[in-house]
Amino acid sequence: MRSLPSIIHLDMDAFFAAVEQAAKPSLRGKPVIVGGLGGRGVVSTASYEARTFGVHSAMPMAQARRLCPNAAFLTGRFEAYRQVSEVVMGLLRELSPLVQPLSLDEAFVDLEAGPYGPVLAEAEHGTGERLVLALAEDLRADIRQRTGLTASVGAAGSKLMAKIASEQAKPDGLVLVEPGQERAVLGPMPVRALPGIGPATEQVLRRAGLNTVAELAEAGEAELVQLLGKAHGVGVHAMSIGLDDRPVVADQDAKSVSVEDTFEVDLADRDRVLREVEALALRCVRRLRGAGRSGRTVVLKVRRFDFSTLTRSETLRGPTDDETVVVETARRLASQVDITGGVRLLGVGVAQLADYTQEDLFAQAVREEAAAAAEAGAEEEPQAVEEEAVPVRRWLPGQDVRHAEHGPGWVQGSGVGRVTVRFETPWSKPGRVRTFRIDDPALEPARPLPLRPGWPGSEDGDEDGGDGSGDGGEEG
DNA sequence: TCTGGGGTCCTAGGACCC
DNA sequence: TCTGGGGTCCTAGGACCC
Repeated sequence: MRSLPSIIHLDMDAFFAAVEQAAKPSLRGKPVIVGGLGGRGVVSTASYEARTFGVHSAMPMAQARRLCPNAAFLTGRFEAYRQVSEVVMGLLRELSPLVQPLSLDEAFVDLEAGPYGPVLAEAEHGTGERLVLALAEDLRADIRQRTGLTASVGAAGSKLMAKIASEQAKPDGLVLVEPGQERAVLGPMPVRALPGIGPATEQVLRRAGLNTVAELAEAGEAELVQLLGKAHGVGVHAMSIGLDDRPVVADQDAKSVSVEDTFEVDLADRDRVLREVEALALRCVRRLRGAGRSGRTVVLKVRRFDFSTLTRSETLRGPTDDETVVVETARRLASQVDITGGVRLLGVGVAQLADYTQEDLFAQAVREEAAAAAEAGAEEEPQAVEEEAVPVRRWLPGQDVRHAEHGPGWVQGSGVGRVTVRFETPWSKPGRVRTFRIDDPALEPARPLPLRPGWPGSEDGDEDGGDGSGDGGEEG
């Protein structure tokens, strides 16, 4: 804990939905809901306009449609969110090299480790606070100028309080908690305000008569450990009295990589389950290798028809990034689970990651075995050729497209052999809608456009002059 | 039309070793 | 030869976060 509020927490407002509104002029000021659009999807982010209808993150999409039927329902465009995130994180790194991203839209910054650190350290009482406030307001203005999006910032002497402050600042605000005021700020808050206290812990505490943070502080560490277990109890008690020494730590390497899919209809058939597991394992390995990592533990995840979830894992003798090894391990694990009643989700992950792959003799052995088995199998009847899923082009609402004649746009909807596209760009006026046959060869999927000309990440390939005529009116 | 996808951390029991 | 104790690894599950 510090005597200066030199830790800031930045949180973009309704991030995914805000990016969609920035990219799609026709949606500005209107309710926008981003998430899974299938029958089993949930809301990822709702714009503030949609939140007034009661829509919020993690809500089943079906319920969101009932609450707010006139919203725009869009699939996530993570490449676009990543682009914006890089611009924002770049601005944070101008304040300090010590930036700890928590997700695409959230990060801690330690100002003491940056160029303003020495000035802050020297500052008289009061001027340090004023400098932090000025830096934070400049940051928010820069973000708005460079992205058109709003961000909320909390500043405090600890990560805990900075995070709480940014939450209070939402939307589009700035809150600074003066060192010394931690307990006064936290005391009246409901226990749920503390990060790490979710629905289950809240219930435990409520049954013990503890509803506010002040009551947690009063209860004392021993009682909280009794209720919540050692680690959680100690942590919650420390938070309740505003104590938090955790340092801001720059980007850490991922500890696991995983891929999972929920199916529109539960899978009942073992062969189908095994095929899906194989496909997931291949996707998982692709991501693993893309990150230049290898892993030693393969994890299979199964969610059954009744939402009960189980995991099965196997640890190999050494780390691997070999697709055959991961596929065979995952299939073996899957062949051992009871799928009676059906499976709604399958997942494959790799954990215990290492940076390198040792010469993988184990993988070699598995490959040889698989090859031998395949050869043996070939003697018998030829495998039924799987009806190779003719890649039916799926047009998902929100998706970026480009039409040979009409230029860039996005899918507004599709059905009965038709797809509706709105032709507009981040810097255009609200655009017009046109409808095409879903197999119209003039229409193709496209990469997301940058929200502003000249962004990084949008420079690859020929951009065929897509800088959009300038005029860059900057306000959002 | 109930409940995504990608993560992190903690707990607890059993195996195994010294 | 009537029973310790600690450390580490593996596995499974659960809470929580965005």
